[in-house]
Amino acid sequence: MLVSELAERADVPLATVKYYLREGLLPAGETTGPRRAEYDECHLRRLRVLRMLREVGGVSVTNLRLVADALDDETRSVHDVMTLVADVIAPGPTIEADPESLDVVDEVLGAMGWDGVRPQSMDRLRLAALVSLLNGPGPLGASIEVLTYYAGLADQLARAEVALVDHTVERSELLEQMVTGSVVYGQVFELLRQLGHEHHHQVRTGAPQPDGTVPTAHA
Amino acid sequence: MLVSELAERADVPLATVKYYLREGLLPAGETTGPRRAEYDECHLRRLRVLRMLREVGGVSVTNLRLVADALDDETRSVHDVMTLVADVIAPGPTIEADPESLDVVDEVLGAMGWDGVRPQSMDRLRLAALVSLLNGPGPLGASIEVLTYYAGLADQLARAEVALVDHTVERSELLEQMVTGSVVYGQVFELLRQLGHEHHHQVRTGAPQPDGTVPTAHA
DNA sequence: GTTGTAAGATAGTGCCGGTATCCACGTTGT
DNA sequence: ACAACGTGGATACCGGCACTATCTTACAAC
Repeated sequence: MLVSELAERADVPLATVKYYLREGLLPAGETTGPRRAEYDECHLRRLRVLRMLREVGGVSVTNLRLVADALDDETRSVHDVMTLVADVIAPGPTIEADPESLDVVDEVLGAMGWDGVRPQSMDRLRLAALVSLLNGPGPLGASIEVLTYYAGLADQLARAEVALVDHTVERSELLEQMVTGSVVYGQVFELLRQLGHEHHHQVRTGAPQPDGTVPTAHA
Repeated sequence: MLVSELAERADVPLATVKYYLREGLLPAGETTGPRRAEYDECHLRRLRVLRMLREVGGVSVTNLRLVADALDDETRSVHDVMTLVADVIAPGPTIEADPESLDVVDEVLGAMGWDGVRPQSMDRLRLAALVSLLNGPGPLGASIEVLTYYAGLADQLARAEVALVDHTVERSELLEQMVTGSVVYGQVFELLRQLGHEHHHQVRTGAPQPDGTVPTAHA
């Protein structure tokens, strides 16, 4: 297929596809002539993955390139690629965490038996940064207990998700499945959590009118 | 305290505080003279909340203003404010969802007994949009079963979080606690989920060398 | 009084994710 | 054969966003 068809099939503006090609996010098509290039299903799938990460996950174009490079590097193991992707799609900028919070995080990791986590994992560092934020001047705190409770639920979810992955398909397809699944199901869960808040908080603070209006009194 | 002190105490550049004042995110201080205004702890707490939402939650300044307005509107109930905030801090742009996906979502909500969710809840609509994305051309699908599994875990989390909130404090403090808690604990959970992936996926695909290197073979 | 700094307003900056335009040429319909 | 269209490829441009810098005026503390 030609670029324009690729763009149309992925429902992405042609100019954007060209931009992605320029930026090296998308491998160039097979040139069939001086002003002609052919793209295949691989490109289409890749493009869809990139758009998912960008639109749902909010991943920056710079980081998308890193992801694309990792996906294309056949010398990396699947797990290796996944850790790299996890580092790169982690929200927020790189921040440093104080050692005290890192200790808290490591204690939680230890309690869960999560010894497969790399010490340099971005998620570990970011979590520590959040913990120190929580334990800072604000009204909230992050105790080992509540963190471990959270980790327990996260463990169930992560287990289930890892088990759900179809490991029979080949590398590239598997990776695409895992990468997109990771970001979109992350958001699915977050939305469900918010919906849960909405329901349970409503139940707790007394039911509003059935027509959907809300009492004006405070709680 | 004066603006400069406010800025310093919240660890925010003075120029940014002025910007927030300009944008109406932060109520003006009490004017004690033509070129003098006094700020108090309320302003400081508000500023901290805003920075949390912005830096951790990635909430845009426009939406921050909506949040601030809702927090200041004393005629709104706590629950009312929280739903508004939930709508506004939901990630991604407003999108339309096809009725079919909405039905899927509603079925899940029904299965959970979450009848406290407003039909116009942003989260409900966004979730439907995600579901239609998942059931689109990509390799992933969103069955009622897995969504309900997710919702079950989300329910546990949401219950616990609602129960954890300290309902004895007064309105403004309560709201600040809930708003910030919602966004930062959301992220805490997401990070833990990713860490869980890292561990469980590593366990599943065979342990790499203990020195942290990874085998070069694919899985 | 002098000096330092506050408040308030206005204009400018840097980045990011595209978007638009242009060109030279191959493909295609007739 | 020939003209019109659309292609790959390159370069320049744009709009939004979150700040940031500067400038003016005036008061407060010494």
